[in-house]
Amino acid sequence: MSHQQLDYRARMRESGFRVTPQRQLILDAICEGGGHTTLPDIYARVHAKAPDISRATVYRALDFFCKLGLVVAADIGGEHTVYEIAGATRHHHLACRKCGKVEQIDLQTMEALFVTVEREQGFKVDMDHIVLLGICKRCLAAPKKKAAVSRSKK
Amino acid sequence: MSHQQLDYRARMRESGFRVTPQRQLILDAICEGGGHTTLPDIYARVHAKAPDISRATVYRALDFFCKLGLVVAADIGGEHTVYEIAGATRHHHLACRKCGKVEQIDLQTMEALFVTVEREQGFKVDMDHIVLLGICKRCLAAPKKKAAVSRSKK
DNA sequence: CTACATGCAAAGAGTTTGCATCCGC
DNA sequence: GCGGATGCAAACTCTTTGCATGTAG
Repeated sequence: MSHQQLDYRARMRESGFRVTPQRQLILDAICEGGGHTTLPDIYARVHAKAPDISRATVYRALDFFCKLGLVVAADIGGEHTVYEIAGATRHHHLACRKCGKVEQIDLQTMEALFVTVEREQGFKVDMDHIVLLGICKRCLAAPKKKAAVSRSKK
Repeated sequence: MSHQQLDYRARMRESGFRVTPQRQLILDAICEGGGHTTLPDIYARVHAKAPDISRATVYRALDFFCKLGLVVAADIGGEHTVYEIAGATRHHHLACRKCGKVEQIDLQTMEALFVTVEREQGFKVDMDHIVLLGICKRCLAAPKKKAAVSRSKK
């Protein structure tokens, strides 16, 4: 992981851009997020360590990382876009509506779907991140009927 | 289709709410959208016919229809939430990144995936609308390299 | 006639941008 | 020292809300 950090730094500099403490913190925050970090999340984490960092910087850094390909953004159809470190690309998530836990889908399972779709409909699916919402094993077992993560307003 | 309209009217009134010309127009606009209508889209359509309708009314009507279950909203992870008439629920889309065309995925194909995921990981997927992005048959065949529907800002 | 709906405008929330200053390299 | 990066605040966009008025039932 640490040598990857160096790789990032190199990549930024090679492209003629700079490695700043803010960018490092933001990158760290994404790492710590563990796979599905939203902007408010990142900002909170970063702001805790460096209160002077502005939201604008976070937005700009995120945009920057995405353009460089260090980070991938996925709008999974929820509240916010989620960001995560690239390199682990092409993996898909299962997010539990109740407990919010995120797990990965077996890659082969998804790829099989893509292949089927391409074979049957000639459509080439091109998504690195898909998030399927549902109920995880544990919550299915649990009898509790907590409403939890509904996205309704009122 | 026309008797369905009557059904909608009945359903609204039964619930103690009113059938207004605005709501009818908005519902029509969603129908015309043919499966994946966004708010700006709906507003434009409605506004063309009745310039006095405000965005607030569209938002409120959409919310109202969703609560009544007449319309389903799906945030497919794009620019806007898409709305469509309920009843055709549980179907999934393939949206082409190039031409923007939307087609449906064979339902069985998706259901098969859900079953697999549940069997292998104990996770029960619970999504009525999934949109997979990629390149459609026609665009794959076409040699043109139009950038098209990219969501990049600058 | 009453209560729900609507329009307008103001308020919010989230994101982007202009500009002077700062600081990697 | 130069040019990219940052912070701040203002600007923008999208969505929600308060209130007086309109209207379906």
